[in-house]
Amino acid sequence: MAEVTKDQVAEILEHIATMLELKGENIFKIRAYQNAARGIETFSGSLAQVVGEGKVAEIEGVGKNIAERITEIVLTGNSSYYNILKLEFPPGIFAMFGIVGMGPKKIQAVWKQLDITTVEALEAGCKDGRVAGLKGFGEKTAANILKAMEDMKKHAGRFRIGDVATEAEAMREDLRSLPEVIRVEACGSFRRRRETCGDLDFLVSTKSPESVSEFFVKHEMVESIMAHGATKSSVRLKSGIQADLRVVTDDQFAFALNYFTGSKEHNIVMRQRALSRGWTLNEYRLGVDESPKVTPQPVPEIRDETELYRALGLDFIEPELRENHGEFAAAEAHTLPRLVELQNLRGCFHNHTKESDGRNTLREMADAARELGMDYLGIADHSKSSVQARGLDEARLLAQVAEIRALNEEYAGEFRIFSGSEVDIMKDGALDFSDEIMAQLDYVVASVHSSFQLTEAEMTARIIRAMENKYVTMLGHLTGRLLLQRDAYSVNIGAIIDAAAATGTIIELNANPRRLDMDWRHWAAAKAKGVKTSINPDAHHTSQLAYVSFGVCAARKGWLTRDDVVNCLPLGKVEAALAAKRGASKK
DNA sequence: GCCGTTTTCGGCCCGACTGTTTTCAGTCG
Repeated sequence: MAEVTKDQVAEILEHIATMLELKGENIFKIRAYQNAARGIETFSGSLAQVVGEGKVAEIEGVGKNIAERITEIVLTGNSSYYNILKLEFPPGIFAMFGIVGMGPKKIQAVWKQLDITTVEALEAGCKDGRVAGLKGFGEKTAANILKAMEDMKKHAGRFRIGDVATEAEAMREDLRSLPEVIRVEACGSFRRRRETCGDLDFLVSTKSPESVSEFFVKHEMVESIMAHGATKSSVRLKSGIQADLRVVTDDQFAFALNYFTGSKEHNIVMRQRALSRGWTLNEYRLGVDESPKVTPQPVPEIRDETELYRALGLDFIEPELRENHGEFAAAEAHTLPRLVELQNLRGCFHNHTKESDGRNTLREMADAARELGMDYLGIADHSKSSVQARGLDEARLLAQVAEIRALNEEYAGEFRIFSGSEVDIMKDGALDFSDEIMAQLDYVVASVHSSFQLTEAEMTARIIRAMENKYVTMLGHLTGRLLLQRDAYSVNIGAIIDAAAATGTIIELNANPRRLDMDWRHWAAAKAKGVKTSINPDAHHTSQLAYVSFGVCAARKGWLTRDDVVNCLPLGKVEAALAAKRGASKK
């Protein structure tokens, strides 16, 4: 039996909470299951181990009862409580939660009173007037449900950060340009630089809330207005993403900025820290708790986030780290890392040219890199097995190496192209080029482009075998995921990280916003084992070299510093990082 | 259902908007 992951356990607990909501259970019992799910998600140890030691209840938010449920899930892969609970509900009912405006109470109403148990039946019920006739519903509610269903079909799910960043930054700058606006920021998951965003949250401080809200809902990027109040408005932008605007006074801005940046999990800890000092924290202020459990200290004056964190005994926490993944302990101990920044990058590897499936020539790519201020550029076109990408065979590869040498002569040391290849990892872990060929390159990126359906054990062994080759400098897009499109293939990431540490192989952070692979959640573990990364744009066009900025965001979310990133090294030093594995290996 | 430097009982984050009401429930973030 495959090992049950934390995410799977958390998902079952969340689903139990949802069902308890539908049953109209005690809200705090529901919250207990949700808290336990969060506790499992952020728990850093091994579930199998705590189950074995009978210490499940030591996980935050997990008590005696839920510990029993978790133990059963981990041991059997199943929960009898969950299974019995599920029998009480028609299976189609849960999809209704995806409709904006439909919560547990409304779903229960249409189910119990109209026997509506699917999204399709709900649509029919809205159209024939039955839904509007229910107590607490009305014509407007029925129409809104129909509209929300349409939106759901049209804009299912989330948006990649790369697809909304331009729009978010344009709106932020347009708001900033208003004379009545004092401070402005795009908050939420966008400010935390998550790989995908469900919506955009704009925050503004001003003395004229109405005029700013008016400007926002009438902006040319707005497709439709969903809500429009004095301090809170919601719109659908033309790209399809929902955008919210909150308007506050300037003395509220720091609190609102913190609150709306989140994450929710981060905010909960912030509030708890305030309470433990006899204060309450909300999106508007830090105030004295009405019924404090400790003797309250005087409330300090706070103008920005740095002062807010300081008041709560913390160093400033960068937005990317606000996921309750250990940032509080580090901020308290003054051990937060100085995160890598875009301007630390001196070049990048893993880029394509027209020779394989890129759009530009070697020279055009090099010129574009120089314009971005890079000191070097690594080329890694596909190898011969990637026929679909016009992969290079040995002869074409060696011709490219010669062309790169000639170009480097021209640059006379002021800029350098490194010759590499994105070599396919074959099904059995063999490489698409021989050692003799790879030895003539400056570096090799090894990637999986085929046979995605292997079992986790087979895929892991395949990749590790490739990493054991001393010419494999770095591993390309580790999991093969395409965000919102294709899931990662099965691979034991922990084992790959261990192998990277053992063999001295760099793990790429593929910065293409469709990939962002390896995922930011794994970098802390890799860093702890001394594994280095290279932030690579996987550019197929000169314009895509700028993707490195998304990679830097992911690296920052993974707590990485410039020392963890080989392409922060300047020319003269980066060569040694590329050659280290070849030199160290006796093979 | 979880949790506890006064607690093993009595709390658990809470404010804005919408629609259906005529003072509030439901939903969302």
